[in-house]
Amino acid sequence: MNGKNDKRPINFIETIIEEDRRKGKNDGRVHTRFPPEPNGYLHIGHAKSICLNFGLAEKYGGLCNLRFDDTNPTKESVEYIESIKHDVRWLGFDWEERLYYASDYFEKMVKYAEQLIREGKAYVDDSTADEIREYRGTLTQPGKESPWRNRSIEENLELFQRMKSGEYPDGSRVLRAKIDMGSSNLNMRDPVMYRILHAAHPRTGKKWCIYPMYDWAHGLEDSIEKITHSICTLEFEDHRPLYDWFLDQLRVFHPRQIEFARLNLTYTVMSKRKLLDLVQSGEVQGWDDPRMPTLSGLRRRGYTPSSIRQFADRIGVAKRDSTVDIALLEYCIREELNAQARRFMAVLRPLKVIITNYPEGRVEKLEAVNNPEDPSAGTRKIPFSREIYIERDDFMQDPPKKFYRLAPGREIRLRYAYFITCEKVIRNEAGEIEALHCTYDPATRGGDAPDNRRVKATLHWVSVPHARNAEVRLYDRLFDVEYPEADKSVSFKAHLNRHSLEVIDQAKLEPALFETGDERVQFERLGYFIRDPDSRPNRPVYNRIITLRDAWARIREKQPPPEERRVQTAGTVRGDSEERMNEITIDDFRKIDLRAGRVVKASLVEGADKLLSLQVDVGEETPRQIFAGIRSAFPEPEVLVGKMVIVAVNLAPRKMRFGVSHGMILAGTGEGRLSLATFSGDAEPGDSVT
RNA sequence: UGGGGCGUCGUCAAGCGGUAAGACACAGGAUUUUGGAUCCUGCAUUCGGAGGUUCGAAUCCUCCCGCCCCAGCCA
Repeated sequence: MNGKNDKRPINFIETIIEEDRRKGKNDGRVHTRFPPEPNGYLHIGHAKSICLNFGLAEKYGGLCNLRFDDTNPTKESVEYIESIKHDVRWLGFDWEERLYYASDYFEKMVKYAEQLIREGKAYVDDSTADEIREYRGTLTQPGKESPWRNRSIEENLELFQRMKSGEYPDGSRVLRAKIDMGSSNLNMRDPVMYRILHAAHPRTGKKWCIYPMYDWAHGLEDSIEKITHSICTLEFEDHRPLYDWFLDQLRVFHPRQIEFARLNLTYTVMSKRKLLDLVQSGEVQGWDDPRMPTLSGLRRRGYTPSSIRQFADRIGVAKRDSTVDIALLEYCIREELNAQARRFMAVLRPLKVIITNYPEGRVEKLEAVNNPEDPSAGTRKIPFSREIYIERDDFMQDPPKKFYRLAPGREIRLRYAYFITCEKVIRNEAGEIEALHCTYDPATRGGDAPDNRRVKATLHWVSVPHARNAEVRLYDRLFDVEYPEADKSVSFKAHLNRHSLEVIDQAKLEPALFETGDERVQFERLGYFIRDPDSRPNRPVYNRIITLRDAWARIREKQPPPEERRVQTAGTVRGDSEERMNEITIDDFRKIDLRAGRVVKASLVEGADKLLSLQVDVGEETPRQIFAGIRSAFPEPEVLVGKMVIVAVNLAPRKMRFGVSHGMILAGTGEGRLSLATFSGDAEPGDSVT
């Protein structure tokens, strides 16, 4: 796609292709295909395959077909066919006139099957599915030959003919290849070629009642299309001997199957089954929910095709199982949007600021740069007035050391406008901050101080009378652990990030946003956003594609402000600095809310030698997820299930590599061993412990 | 205890007998009217482990260990 990949080190598939070409195989021709089964929506894992197949064809001056592997009518539909075509096209690939369907070859496949029967290499088996399974043997024991294996060629031909013409019910007979029931490769133990399925096919309707199995069909499809390199995922490696066997027996054009590792991404799941589960259980709002790793989801989220291609290019292709850090995907879209997206100002959680020395009724139009990365994007005018909104997060009454935004008495810059100083905090009866009274320095118009004095922060803002309301949907990662599927004893859904969507319904936008045709924009200091199709003329809806990198957020996490300061207890995972430990006062300690909790689930955390993952019932709706560094004391965590423990419940949730820990278990060390603080008696989960 | 595949930085990933690329992440600094961007700097004396061959091994050999896949009339 981006033609620059010929300089970079090549992957093992390109090595194979180049070797084949050197030897003059297929006259140097390269012809690949992307062969989806139309039984679901495409996701970013498919994008890897699409980019690989189409990319290889392009790199070597070859072709890539789009072929639907529609051999199982019970699971497939035209809806999926259409969505897949749309997604491939959207990704930026063109199959030209080469759109094929396995079902187009059904007639030919039957002819080939009859050829095998005539050569004594296939037979009709009357066994039931259960019998076939039984006779197949196990991983360690060879299979047994079916009693129907040695029928005459004539009888097989006759029976197959009748299977095809619909004389038999579903499941009553199959056509099998006669290979080797003793093979150590299960796929070679007389694999099924055809099964009877009286089902209407999305394309061939009721024409057929027998349908070919993958192993039988796929190689033929590739062969018929004269595919040179048939690229698939690792789990088909075991099938390659069978792929080769069929094509060898038939003496037809023989493509080369090459397997690569499928894509896994942190903080998400990729299997069709699990994605379907999320959709059907209503955890997300559909296949195109912006949190889904589906291409339709990523599209709605605001990812560009080129950013996904860029991602596919960067992750590489190899044979080892791997899970790519989703931060790389995020990096790819930021990189592109940083260069291209125009900047605008929007305030998500407005806090009103009244500039007391600014004349009432006056409005100025201040000039703003549209994209500092791209001078050709030009400038625009932004209205400024006596009352403006700033972000609530940009003000703190009692700021911690590293917070250098607005605070009482402090001066900051309003981007492209003026320096203002906070003079007074206005609170309502409930004591909540309602507005800020500030004064501005007229000499700083545009944002530069003539005396060169400096401010530490520049804030974005929107003029109150000019602000336009909008709905903004803040999306975040779908799961709050890197590997939602790691712990097989817990449903992956237990790790859903409950904050993956936050809807802001009264965000304040600068008016220029209504004049731009740009789909994707940057809201300064917040992130990149895209207009959602749910938008109505007076009610725009924006989706957050991705936040900007946020250095402050990282500082804040490491050094929580005083009011949120957490207390450390035994059982901490890594323990924070001594400095912090020493900061705890008796008052701090009193603030810890200790509750009785019952362990309902306990398991090891893969990849951590000290941690246990616990689900603890503390009397709330759902048990809490708590990670505790007590594995050394409980190498078999199951023994903890049912035990009562003491939990600090009002600690700020702590993000850890494996997930978020909502609380801490009291434990102690002594004599070199660690033990849990527990108790007997009749406390119920949730009871206070003193 | 059958067969197939894979083990190189936190995560991807080059490397194919001549002495460990790159990217993301992370950390530090410069710069900055986005705590953004940009720019520097750092980040595997070591390639799952142990032996062996060799002047020389991540690369070759042997043994061991770990992970993934396979017992659909799914793909």
